[in-house]
Amino acid sequence: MQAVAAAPGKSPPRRVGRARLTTADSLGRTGLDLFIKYGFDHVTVEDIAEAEGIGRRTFFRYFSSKNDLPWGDFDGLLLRMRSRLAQAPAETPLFDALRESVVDFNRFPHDEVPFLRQRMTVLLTTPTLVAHSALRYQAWRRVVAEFVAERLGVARDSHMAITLGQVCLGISLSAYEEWLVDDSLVLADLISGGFHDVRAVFAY
Amino acid sequence: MQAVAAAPGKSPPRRVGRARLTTADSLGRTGLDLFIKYGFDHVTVEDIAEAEGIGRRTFFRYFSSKNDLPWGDFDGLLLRMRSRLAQAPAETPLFDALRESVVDFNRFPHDEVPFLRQRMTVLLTTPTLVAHSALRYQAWRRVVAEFVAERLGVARDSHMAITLGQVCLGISLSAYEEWLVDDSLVLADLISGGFHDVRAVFAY
DNA sequence: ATAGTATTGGCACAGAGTGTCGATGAGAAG
DNA sequence: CTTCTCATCGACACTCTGTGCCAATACTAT
Repeated sequence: MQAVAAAPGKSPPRRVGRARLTTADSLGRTGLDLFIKYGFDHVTVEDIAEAEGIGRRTFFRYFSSKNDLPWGDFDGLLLRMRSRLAQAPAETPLFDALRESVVDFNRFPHDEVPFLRQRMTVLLTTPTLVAHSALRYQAWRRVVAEFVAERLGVARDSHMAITLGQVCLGISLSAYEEWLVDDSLVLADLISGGFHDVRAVFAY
Repeated sequence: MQAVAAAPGKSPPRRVGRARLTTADSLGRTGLDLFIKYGFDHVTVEDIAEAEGIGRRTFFRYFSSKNDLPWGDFDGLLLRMRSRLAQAPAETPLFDALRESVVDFNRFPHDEVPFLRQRMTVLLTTPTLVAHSALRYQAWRRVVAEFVAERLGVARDSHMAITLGQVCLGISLSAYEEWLVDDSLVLADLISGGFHDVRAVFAY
């Protein structure tokens, strides 16, 4: 199901105990395929477990809920975003630092784009997942807010920091929404354009 | 449980058939009280139904889900927002039209503020409801996007319209977040301040 | 082989949400 | 007053998610 060797730096293969039957990655792809094929609401956890050859109970040891499956390794995404923000030179204005970080965060290798498209289609068009994703977005916004807070020398829960976290997320989501309906658009351009659109309206 | 007479313009009292045992309004307050008292997750639908003196099955005829209860009459809120936007003079710049509309939308009579605070506390601090509310926010953003689209003469699903809907929502939510943690702050000031904060960063 | 250990999966349970259908009760018609 | 009509109610059974518990399994080290 997945021939990829364990990436270096990951947890080393267990030394003792029964070997795992699968991986979160493999299970995630199996589930996502089923969601795309039959629709999220028409696939039960039992269906996914059966397709992967594991028990229903075991499914919940890889993903804490059915809703969590499509996001995959979200903690990795958060690290990715943090690293993009950290790369911004201190002399770059905050607007540009945020814009460039968000744009870079959403750059993916060409061969991963079709998969990203599938994943985001499921995430943004399934009501259950639109709702659940709000919890994930909270964590992403916090990363942005912490960066803003540090840059401006204010508290990480200050109004300014929280607000800019919200705004960056909003710009990202609207870009994705647009991107999903038009194959020919480039995600990075849409995000950058969103930042400039907001500037155009807010600084009339 | 509620001595308020049916508001004019509402559906007239049924002419035939068995009379209703309660109203969505009364049931909503009963549920919200329980949520505040014991926490959303510790209250079952059966608890609410029993407190209201109805059957569990009947609860779902008043609210399509437990998650829907705390929002109450959301369609009314959407109408309220639409009307605020419609009041904006055509010559007002878009930034000010949005800012003033969002601010006005969130003005409430003094005596309703404590109740609003309770409601928003439950909605914004309960993970299940944070997630579910994303579905309600979609509709609110659409109202803003339609206004923007009309103002700018672009499609209602254009990138600009969608983005500004997202940004207005983000500013509102961050204002609420701030408002809930500090009793002394004024919601309207926080929202207006949020608009100006974004402007300050985006138009450096 | 045996001991130790991590993973697995079966079972039972709580709770949300839904379809079905008979019971209820209030106004309307006679 | 009696009967009819019909919206509302609630009981029952069912699916599905998510969780606690615990014994079976399978791998490594000694």
